[in-house]
Amino acid sequence: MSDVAEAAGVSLSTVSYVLSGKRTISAPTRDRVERAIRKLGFSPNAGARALASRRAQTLGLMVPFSPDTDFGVVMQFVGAAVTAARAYDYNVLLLTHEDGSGMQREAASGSIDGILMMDVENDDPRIPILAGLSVPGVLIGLPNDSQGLSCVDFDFMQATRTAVNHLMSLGRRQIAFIGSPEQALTRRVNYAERARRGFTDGAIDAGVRHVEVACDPELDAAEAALADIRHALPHLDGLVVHNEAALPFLHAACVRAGISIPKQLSIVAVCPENIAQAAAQPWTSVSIPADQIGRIAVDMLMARIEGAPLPEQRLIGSPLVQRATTAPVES
Amino acid sequence: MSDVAEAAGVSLSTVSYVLSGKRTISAPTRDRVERAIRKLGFSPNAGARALASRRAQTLGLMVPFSPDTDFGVVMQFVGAAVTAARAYDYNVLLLTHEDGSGMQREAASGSIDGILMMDVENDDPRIPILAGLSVPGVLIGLPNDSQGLSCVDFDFMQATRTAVNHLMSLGRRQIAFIGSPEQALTRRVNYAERARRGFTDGAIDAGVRHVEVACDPELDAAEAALADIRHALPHLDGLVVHNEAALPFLHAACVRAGISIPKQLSIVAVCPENIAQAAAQPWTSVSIPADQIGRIAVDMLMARIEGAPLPEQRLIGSPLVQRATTAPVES
DNA sequence: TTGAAAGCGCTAACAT
DNA sequence: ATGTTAGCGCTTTCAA
Repeated sequence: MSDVAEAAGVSLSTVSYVLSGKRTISAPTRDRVERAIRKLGFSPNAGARALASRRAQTLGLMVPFSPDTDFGVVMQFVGAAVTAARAYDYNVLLLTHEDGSGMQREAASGSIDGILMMDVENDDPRIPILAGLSVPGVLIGLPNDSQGLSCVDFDFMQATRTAVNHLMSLGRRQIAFIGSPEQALTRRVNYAERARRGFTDGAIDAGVRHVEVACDPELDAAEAALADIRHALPHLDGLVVHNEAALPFLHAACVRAGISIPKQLSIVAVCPENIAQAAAQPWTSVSIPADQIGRIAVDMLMARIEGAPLPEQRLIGSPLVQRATTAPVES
Repeated sequence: MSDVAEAAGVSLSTVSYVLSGKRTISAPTRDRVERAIRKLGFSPNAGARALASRRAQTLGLMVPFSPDTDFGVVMQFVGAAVTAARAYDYNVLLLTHEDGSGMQREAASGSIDGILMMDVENDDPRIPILAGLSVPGVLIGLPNDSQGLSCVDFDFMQATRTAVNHLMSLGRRQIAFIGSPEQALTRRVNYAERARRGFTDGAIDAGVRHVEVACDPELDAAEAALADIRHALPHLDGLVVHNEAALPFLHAACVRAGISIPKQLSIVAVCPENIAQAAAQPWTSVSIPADQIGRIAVDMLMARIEGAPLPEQRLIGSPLVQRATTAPVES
């Protein structure tokens, strides 16, 4: 940095202030400094900066590795978080989910200035650990008790409710909900339940016949689920599916059963955007806006790092996008 | 650190040497220091250490975000890399695939001591950039010209060859290969081709009739592929599938066509372990040992960071695991 | 086997 | 609007 200062004919601190923007610098001076920086190919040393400023310019990101996580969605979050962090000139350090001691160590050593925790469970053991840390944290997911915590999550209730409303507006009157397999429902995570509740509440409010079932991601399971539903609802004409993995099998099951989509049966999926789009018959869907959620999580975390004491819970909604699997009832 | 030194009645440098192990310390001294460290809850400052030692104790990891990547496998690599790095007391910083400037900046600022590049393409534009950096890099994947580079990859040829040998040992004599969809084949990545070649070479060496096709991940496509193959090979009795996404549809297609697995048709999948295991009829498979590859990549990178000048290419093989989809021909 | 002390390359308070 | 300078908390050479 002193080379740059010399080349630009200014003091060391001026270079520093040009870099940080924490002081107003006259245009010509800034110009000479920036020119010198480029000419010398100068790049500030991260360690020195961290030492002097007590800021690592780095966020810790806890990613889940459990076998039943949807890594496609996880990676979308990760990408969004990295991009958003970069906009603040921050880097992202990987922390593994299981490892509560990891975040403690990195926070204590000053390697990270804040923590983003994905895949938060109802009673997540990491939450008390996080609370004891010297750095702020933002949760992606909604624990049971979110008192005083900063949380962001997808609004699953809104999603399935929106799906129901869409089916209603198309004239559908016997609708069913196909949710995650039991495995996921019995997990310590509450979004599956929130999704189901949005559907049920919506159906009750609309005063239509409805039923809810679970489904494993296999052709046989899909056919069985479909049969069950049609047994309960002989005139089934609408379906909301919150089960990404079962989607293709469900479609195949309908085709095999001679059910025409969207005419006879209209289906709304709650699933990642790319999956909805990639299908041979693209799904009308409400998609998790992972990008947006990741960006908001980083924004919240940055605000807390800058000192804002804003614990808050934010549920992010998403619009329904009509594609090929829904259509109005034909008279 | 000086607090620790005082509490232990030693000098500051002794504490440092206890921490780094770069000097022999007498047992009682070490003991007092370690006790003091624990009592004071001391944790060394990463920035200061990086500044003084010119080591960030951090690896950069470039993860791919293209829509056609298998994020499950990616996450396995990521997890293995983080775990392996931790064994060296190293952290992992996320770099996005697209961003060649990212690795330049992080390397120049001393934020990372080495780079792990996933999903390397035939003529990857990042390779020349990496070569110009001040830090070493290890590629996961095999570019066209790997001269002077450190690379690790799964041995796809060995995998499909092993699959063929297994089918041969079971008495199968008309075998087919189902590979990735065209989309992936036309990509700038060569593993799909290596997988196909392993199959073809193996079949030729064994002197049996064989055919190779591609397949999209849909039921219709799977049924079409199966029909094509049976047209060419009327007595088809063995299948090697290197197409994870199409696997469930292929199985459904066989069932619908009245083909019994494994008796009439034995199938070997080249796919991630968890997918092979999770199927209702678990696949006999050769699996990408993502854990092992990730670990080896980190080992190689650490060796180069420590100064070893060992550019080398390593292909990691994997054993075939027999499950429910292969069995001997019945006389 | 241990200690003393000179940096590592920045930031930010204090000057001017 | 810019300059001076005292650290930030370690590592490592040089000495003992």
